[in-house]
Amino acid sequence: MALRKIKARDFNLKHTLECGQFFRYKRIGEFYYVNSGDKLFRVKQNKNELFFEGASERFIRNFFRLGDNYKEIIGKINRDKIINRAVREYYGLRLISQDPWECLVSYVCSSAANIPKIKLNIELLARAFGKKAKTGSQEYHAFPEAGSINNLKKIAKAKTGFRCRYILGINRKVDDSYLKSLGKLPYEKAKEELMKLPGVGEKVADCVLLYSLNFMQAFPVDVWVRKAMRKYYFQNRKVSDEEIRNFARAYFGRYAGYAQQYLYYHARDLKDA
DNA sequence: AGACAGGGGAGTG
DNA sequence: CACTCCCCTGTC
Repeated sequence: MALRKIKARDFNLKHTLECGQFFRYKRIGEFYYVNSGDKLFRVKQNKNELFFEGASERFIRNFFRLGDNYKEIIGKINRDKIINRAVREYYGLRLISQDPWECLVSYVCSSAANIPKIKLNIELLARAFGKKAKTGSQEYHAFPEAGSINNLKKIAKAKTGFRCRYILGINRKVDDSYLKSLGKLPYEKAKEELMKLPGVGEKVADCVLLYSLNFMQAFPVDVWVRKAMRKYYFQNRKVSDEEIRNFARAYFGRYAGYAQQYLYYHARDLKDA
């Protein structure tokens, strides 16, 4: 296997992987090792060039959404100084196009959890249910296929806690083609469908829609986004998540989800500083 | 409204 | 150092 190279303009690998939207990656030296579905690839960036191996060029372009017109998207969401500052700070951050099933399970694990814990859950689920695989000398576990996460005890052993019942439930109710078919529905309808699933509320549904089903108007409101939105757009007034979502979609438009990612990353950064 | 569950951090001895 | 306590995090 050989390292391949593609041009990636208006793209920042570090921000894209580390902004909190995606969990299954590890940085080793100059490379990021990325698991998605049954794949493991590694990738590094040098200026406008992306070097990768372990996945096809087509996969990489789709995964990192390199086909999106970045300047147009940023132009649409760049409504004020707040966003402008975040966009300049994290220029090149793109949404990732994740596998819908893996994304759904990951975000069901995310409720009442933090990022390290979500990563742990996903890794343990992959070890318990995923097929063993290898790229080059690297051994790993593929993310388990839909339908295969089918044993409550083993799900609980992955330290999923009270979410184990939810995971078993979605595993029974959902498959790849069903999830992909949601992508053809209108946003509101697709969200309504997802929220019928156990462990899927407003926030998780919006994450799945945004990160894996191409609904870039979805605006997931978690504690960080709530904090940032109240501070910057509601004079610190107490507002409901519903009010925040409605405002955001009207204000940022059809790429509101991009604005959400910048605000989230910015708010997290402030906390760590 | 309060339980859920595990990581992490602050505080204590 | 070992320990306890509390906070964090969405869904039901």
